[in-house]
Amino acid sequence: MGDTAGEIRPEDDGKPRRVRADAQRNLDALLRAAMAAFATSGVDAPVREIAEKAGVGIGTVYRHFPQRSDLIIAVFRQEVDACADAAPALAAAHDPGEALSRWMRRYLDFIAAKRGLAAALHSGDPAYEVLPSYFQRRLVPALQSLLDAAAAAGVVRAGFAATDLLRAVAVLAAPSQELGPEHGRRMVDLLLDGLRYGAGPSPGA
Amino acid sequence: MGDTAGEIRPEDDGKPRRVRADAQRNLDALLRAAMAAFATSGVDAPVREIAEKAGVGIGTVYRHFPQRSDLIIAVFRQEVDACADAAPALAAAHDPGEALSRWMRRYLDFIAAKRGLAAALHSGDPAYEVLPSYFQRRLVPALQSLLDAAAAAGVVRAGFAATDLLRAVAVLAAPSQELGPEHGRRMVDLLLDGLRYGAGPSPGA
DNA sequence: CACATATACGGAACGCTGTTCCGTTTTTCA
DNA sequence: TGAAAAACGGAACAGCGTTCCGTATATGTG
Repeated sequence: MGDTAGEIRPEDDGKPRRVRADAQRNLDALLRAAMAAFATSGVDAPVREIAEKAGVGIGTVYRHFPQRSDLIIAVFRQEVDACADAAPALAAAHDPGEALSRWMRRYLDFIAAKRGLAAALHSGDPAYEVLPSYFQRRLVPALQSLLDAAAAAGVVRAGFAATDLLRAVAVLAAPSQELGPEHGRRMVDLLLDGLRYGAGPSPGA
Repeated sequence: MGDTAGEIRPEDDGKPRRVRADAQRNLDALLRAAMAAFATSGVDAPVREIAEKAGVGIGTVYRHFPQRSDLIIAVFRQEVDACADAAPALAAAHDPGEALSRWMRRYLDFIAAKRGLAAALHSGDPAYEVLPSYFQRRLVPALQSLLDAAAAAGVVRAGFAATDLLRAVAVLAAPSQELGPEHGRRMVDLLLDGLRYGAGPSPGA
């Protein structure tokens, strides 16, 4: 689903050559290695370390990602996509209320994991300016669909904006670093209970 | 007032020699140069650049500030002190209501200027862990005294915690980067109007 | 006043970054 | 099968924070 930088197929024109197989393979390996490195050592993980993990030279890294920030952005987008794509999957596997609360926890984990990136985000580097809009564009519709389904099922109040909920969880997740991982979960549950408060028991009536 | 790293006088013991005059002079020059450099180029300003601005060798910088973060911290504390010390000065020069609103704007400017540092603060580097507590220790009493005086004069509701107000302004100042400097000022004024809402017109009656 | 020494200074040098460059290798397509 | 296009690898460069140590200087004393 998401337009991750990982998939490049010749939908551009008919004439030019196909993307070389080794190039695609290295790109995938790089994204995997970078994701692992960022999870382990944070976003400050050296490019050389990532290249080595991927079994690739430094030059190859910079061929695919001209700047270090491009690699960070690519990994970020990939994980945003994974989080967004979890919404329809959960909606198909559970009832609307359960799908909503499961996705909220999934989102909370994502936010907690990306804590280190938040610092880079607010560093003023213009390279990261594209991230917030991508974040919104992918995650707002994902949550909104769950929210609407839950409202239609009558387990949640209608008319609540996904944007506000996303922002609230992101803000509430910040102190959960110092206060333990329990705190964030409690706050999310509290928010969901708040949504349930004004809900009517049956949709059609 | 504040225990800035800039003043070192032999209150420790009686025996050892006095602090050398050139050492003190260089320390002052370094703090001034660092403050200017951070204001111009942000907290990422190179140590060498600061040393040059101060007319000093790199070795001298590291003699006074073993780590780059120590220099940042020293400047930060100095500016926190300046902001805190503005409270009694404003209280002496204006009536309680005016003193309070003037200090809030002073504090807003401080927060807006230290935006770049905020990123470093949340980077997880343990060197900066001491800063928030210093921030609280100096600024909370400063604001609380203004708040109490204004409440006693009846221009502001009583019983509002300085901590909450400080945090609120800090959070509200963040979007004011993108929304223009007007935004932060409007939000601060709004907060102050909120404080005025429940106030009684005269203190003794 | 001159001297001895604790103290501070300066900047070359080290190791680590991100990034560039280009000779070499590999893949693709005719 | 063979040329040309594409991608690879890693040495090399510039800039960073930090360390180290020979040199200069301020301080208290004989």
